[in-house]
Amino acid sequence: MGKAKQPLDSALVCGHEDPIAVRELLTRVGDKWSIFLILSLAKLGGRARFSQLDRAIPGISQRMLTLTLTHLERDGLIAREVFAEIPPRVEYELTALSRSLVEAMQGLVDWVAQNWKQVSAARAEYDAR
Amino acid sequence: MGKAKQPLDSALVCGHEDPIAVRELLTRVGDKWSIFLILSLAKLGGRARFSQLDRAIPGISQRMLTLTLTHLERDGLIAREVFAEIPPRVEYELTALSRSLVEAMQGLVDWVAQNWKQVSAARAEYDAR
DNA sequence: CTGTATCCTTTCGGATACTG
DNA sequence: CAGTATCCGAAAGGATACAG
Repeated sequence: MGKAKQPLDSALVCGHEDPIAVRELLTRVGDKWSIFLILSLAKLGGRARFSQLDRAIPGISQRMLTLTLTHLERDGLIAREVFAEIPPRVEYELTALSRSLVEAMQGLVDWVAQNWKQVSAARAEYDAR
Repeated sequence: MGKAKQPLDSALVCGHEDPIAVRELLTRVGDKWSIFLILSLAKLGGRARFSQLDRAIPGISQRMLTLTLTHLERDGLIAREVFAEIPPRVEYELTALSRSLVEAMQGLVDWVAQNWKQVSAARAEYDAR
């Protein structure tokens, strides 16, 4: 094979392969609503319905919830299942692909949770000058 | 104090402490230009000048480079040093705070680098229906 | 070289009202 | 319950010209 597994060079993202596709996907997986959605779903056991997600993600509008779900489904990150009941029930589930993404997203969120106060302080100091 | 170190619960982000500040910071550190900037800087040894960064980040406009640098400096994630020379020289450096962020950002970028083709395929299939 | 300033188009995203 | 449709203001961001 000649080439072992990718060294995970960030140059792969910053200039090779398909910079535009990669950049666009990064805006998707770096988006706050996508992150909260995926992580909330993970926290809810990997599967939940619309209203559960709505309640689990503070501040999200119905519109953004719907839109984000649609995008993530299109990207293969969420599977959607509709039950023919009244009242309607729809369940969303993480896919194998998104399960592999959870850890990376969690890493970013953890950093924010640990460091946002420091950043706030830095901003206050900057603004004071 | 009385309070030991935070358990890193993602609920901390999704609903407690200061949801708005946390959400806003997440959009900052999840932003593609912030990510490329921090990671490029890391790849360049943690310190680089304006033009180097411009070249290292394909597709970024001068405006976005300047803006992102300003934001990151304000957030305490980048230190800026100006040299009184002609022609002007300005160097940017990662801070202790941003160095702790590199790994988390890299995790997200690595995921994208590894999985973007799968996502592309999922999109194609979705659009075909 | 390292920016700033301005213009202008595109996209984001909340509010609200309506539907099967 | 789980959406869709529409409106509209706000923000993102490229292009371009200019400046210290």
